[in-house]
Amino acid sequence: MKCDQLRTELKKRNQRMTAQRDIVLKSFIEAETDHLSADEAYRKVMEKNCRISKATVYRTVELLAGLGLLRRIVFRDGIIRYELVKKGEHHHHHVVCNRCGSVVEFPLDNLDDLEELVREKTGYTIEDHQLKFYGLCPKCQSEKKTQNNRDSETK
Amino acid sequence: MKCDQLRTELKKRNQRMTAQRDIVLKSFIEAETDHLSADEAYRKVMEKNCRISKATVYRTVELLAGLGLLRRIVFRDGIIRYELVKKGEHHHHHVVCNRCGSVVEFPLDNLDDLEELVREKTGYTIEDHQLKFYGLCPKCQSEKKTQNNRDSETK
DNA sequence: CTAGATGCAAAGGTTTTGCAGATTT
DNA sequence: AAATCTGCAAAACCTTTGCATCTAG
Repeated sequence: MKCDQLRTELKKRNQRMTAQRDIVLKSFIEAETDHLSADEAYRKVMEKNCRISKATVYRTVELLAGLGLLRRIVFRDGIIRYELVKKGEHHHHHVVCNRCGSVVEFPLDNLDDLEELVREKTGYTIEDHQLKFYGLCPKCQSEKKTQNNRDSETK
Repeated sequence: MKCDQLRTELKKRNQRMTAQRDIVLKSFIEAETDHLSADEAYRKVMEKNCRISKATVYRTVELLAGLGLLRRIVFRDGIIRYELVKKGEHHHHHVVCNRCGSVVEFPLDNLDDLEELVREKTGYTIEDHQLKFYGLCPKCQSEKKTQNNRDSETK
């Protein structure tokens, strides 16, 4: 279980397991493929009538990211979101709708050979990479189409 | 010249060429491969003792991005930065140092075939993509090494 | 002349911080 | 008991907005 992993990682650093940390972590487990910002995580926690302060949630998500339990994901809107790091998960990338902001994951082999090429060419040692695709989701494609039709009728 | 392009794009939309817009655009031309946030652009402008209000700079960078003269770039820190769009430029990606935040560009063929694959699998029509590599720049690699050595001597 | 742009200051929204009191180990 | 964590409220940030004034076309 994730909570055990959290407990272990905390112990390594002489940090403590608390009810709040457990609750925040669980909110990401429940969010599944949703990518929550610190603020969204806070709201989710509040909905379950768990009273945690906003400051604690903000502190906790960064803690969890530092421990390797969450991964920071940032799209073009600049909002810092987090997703659960799953052990043994396939590498995946993100496809984002420019209109409604919906996100789907896209599994793809690691671009390891590319990382090696980048290291050779730039001298940077590469720890990881993120690939994002931006476009229109199926729903927004059809909505846009009907809207365009309306527009041309009006003219 | 870029300013002509700006003038043309503005005219198309019945918008006006102003001294402020010229100055902001120039600050990105001078920044070269630096990626400036709106706030950094504002400071750069101030240094040249051009008095433009912050609000105007913020409005202008978004305007320029909308006109296709700047491109939004967002790294993991969530800060929205902008880079100049160069005509006929090779597609490039970004390599970011996790320690000092330095950024270098990495030319690479477009991943167009990948975009097509993503469209087939997800149903999203893809407009563009961004690939970022995160790691350590050469300078930080050596600094980290000497720091580690110091640490082990202390023990 | 007049639609559009700017500057200012105020408002809005998000994230961080200091510190007293509560909790974990 | 001691070190760590939490909650609260204030502070710090960053960005946007409303509106009077100015200006490009």
